[in-house]
Amino acid sequence: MNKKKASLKDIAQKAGVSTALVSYVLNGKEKESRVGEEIAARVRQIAIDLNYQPNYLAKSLRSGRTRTLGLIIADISNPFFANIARIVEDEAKKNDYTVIIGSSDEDADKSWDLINVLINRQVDGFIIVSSEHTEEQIQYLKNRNIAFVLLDRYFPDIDTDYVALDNYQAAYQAGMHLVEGGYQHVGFVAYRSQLFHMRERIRGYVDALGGSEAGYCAEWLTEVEFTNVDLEVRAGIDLMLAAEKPIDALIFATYRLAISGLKYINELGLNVPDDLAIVSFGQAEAFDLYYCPITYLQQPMEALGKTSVDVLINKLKDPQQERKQILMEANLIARNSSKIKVLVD
Amino acid sequence: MNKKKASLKDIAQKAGVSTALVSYVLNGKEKESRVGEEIAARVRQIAIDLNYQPNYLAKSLRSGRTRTLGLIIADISNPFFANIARIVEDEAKKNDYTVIIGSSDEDADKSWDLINVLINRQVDGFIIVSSEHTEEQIQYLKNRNIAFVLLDRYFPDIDTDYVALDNYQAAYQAGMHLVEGGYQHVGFVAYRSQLFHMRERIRGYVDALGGSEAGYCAEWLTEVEFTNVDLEVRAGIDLMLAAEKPIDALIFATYRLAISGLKYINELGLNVPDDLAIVSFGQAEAFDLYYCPITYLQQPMEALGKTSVDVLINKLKDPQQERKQILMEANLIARNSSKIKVLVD
DNA sequence: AACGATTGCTTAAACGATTAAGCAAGGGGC
DNA sequence: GCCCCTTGCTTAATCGTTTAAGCAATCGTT
Repeated sequence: MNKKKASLKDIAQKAGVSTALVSYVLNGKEKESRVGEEIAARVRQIAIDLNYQPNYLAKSLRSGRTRTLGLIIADISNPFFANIARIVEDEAKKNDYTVIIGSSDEDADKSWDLINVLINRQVDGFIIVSSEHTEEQIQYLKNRNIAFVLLDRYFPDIDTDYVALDNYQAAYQAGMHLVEGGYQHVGFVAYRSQLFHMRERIRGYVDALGGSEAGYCAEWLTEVEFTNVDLEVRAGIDLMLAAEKPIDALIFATYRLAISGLKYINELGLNVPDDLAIVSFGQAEAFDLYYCPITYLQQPMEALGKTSVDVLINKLKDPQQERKQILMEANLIARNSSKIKVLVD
Repeated sequence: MNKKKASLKDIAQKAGVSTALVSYVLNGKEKESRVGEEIAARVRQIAIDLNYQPNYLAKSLRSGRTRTLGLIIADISNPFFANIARIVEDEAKKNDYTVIIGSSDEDADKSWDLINVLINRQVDGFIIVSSEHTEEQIQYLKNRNIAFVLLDRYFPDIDTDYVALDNYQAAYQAGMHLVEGGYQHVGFVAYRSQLFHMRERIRGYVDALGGSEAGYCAEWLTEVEFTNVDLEVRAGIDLMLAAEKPIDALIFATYRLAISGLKYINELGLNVPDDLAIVSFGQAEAFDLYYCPITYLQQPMEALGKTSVDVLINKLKDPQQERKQILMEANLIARNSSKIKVLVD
């Protein structure tokens, strides 16, 4: 009981050979290194007997590679990120990589901390869901030649690998779906953020309404702070309902916003979709459970997660890889919350 | 651009001293090691200039400690575990530890794999939410003298540290709440599992109904497989509704079961709580959003997560620590889904 | 003036692996 | 019999740190 871990040295001693030979055998380099068959067999057996497990620290120190990836997300307790994390974990494991996850809380400082901690832990590369104002960090990684791929969000002005959603088309699709369903006054709740994916969602929504000249009205757009979601969502919904042309439909730009908004809509006693139709980005059990199932933009989570890992690992294998900039399409799942409007004449 | 990382050696060379001295200075051991003030200042400045970041691999290899904890949970994409993971991550970071999370899918083999991978990665200790049939793994960790603490679930027959819920009292409380609310035929949906926490929940429920002699009826208990939740939950609910004494209230033993069950209850067109009152373990946004807010047993997530980290870290500091076996109480949050039954005479 | 104590630094081993280079013995060809 | 090639192994450096031990030089005491 309580045996210390066996090292190469222990095996070497027991077999009466050098550690080098043991290393060759256990790494399957017996052929190249001309190790005798008998001694190789003996070494292998002793390794099994001693339950030898290589020390990754030593391996990594020597090789300069840890087979570890850093995954930086906003918050692991958010279902969207938790799902992504799970997919990334699984895909990484398939390739013999381990993942270390860090939550940035959409905070640039925390994100810096995480990046530094993970660099010190010698991760081989990063998968990053960028927060606002982290352009500098991305540039730093580029300059230091550290491998990374941006996931779900990217900066159009910085040339990087990324795997993300085509947010413009997704939002456009959501808007058109409501417009075609007969809704005239479609609101949109977004985060107040300069992040490109958020701007794209807003742009897609505005374009779907035909722009300012046609159907879009500035009062219908609410932008809320990350740090004060519940209160600002309430205020925004109040405003949009009290607008000159009150909204009859509402799109939420993220899952969190939708949860917050739907709670308030329940409180107000509004009926979905008769009083207010709803479409949301993201998917979640909560949407299925709602009395009126929520129409949502299904994101290709599996593909996003897997692809980001694959892109990163390929880059680690061959740093000269050409840039991979991948956009995926969201899939609108239409349900009762946005059913075709019955016109009351 | 693309500077290689600076090592102690680089600093030493630039300062014209030995690496040992640099190490002393940067670790604040100048006093004990009698390093001159001037040279210390110079070394520190050079470290800053070169943006020196210590290599954790080397540190860890030398010290035998990685300041990394392994967290094994069933599934990071399950909100309960995602929440726990976030709390553990934060508490670990406060203590300068990094966490590596692994999902076992309630599968003993995957759990073994994770434990081995993490041991090879030299984690200092484990926080484990045990799956069924993993007693052997726990015993293995004990025998190898590897630090760990069980979280949320534990084995009464194995003497270990643990931090968990008092599941008996929680389930008893849920049962009594419904009984006192006038519900006579209370059903219970649990996992078919020998895991102690699940048996305790069932025991608490049965006792609340007064046991078999009094109010409890065996037809009201449904146990479903981890691997086939949706189908078996449906079948179970069908049976409980078709029983000789059909249920008028239902307790779900976990969040996942509740989500699955509520979907079906919606499909059946049953009204909560008039046709069927509901109480569930766990908390989730979905419960708030339901047309009739769901009564739930609020688990002290924050305390569970933090305490488990603290117990583990204390054990790492002083392996002779006495056993910590901590049970916490759940808090029943009563809402409309279990409101006092209006008797129809 | 001689001795021990203190100060300020260096040397070198160690953690556990990988791997280029080297060495000795045996075999084959001429 | 000599040379070279192959076979089968070892030696030793290396990755970046920590830390016990050692070594000069200076200081204070008597």
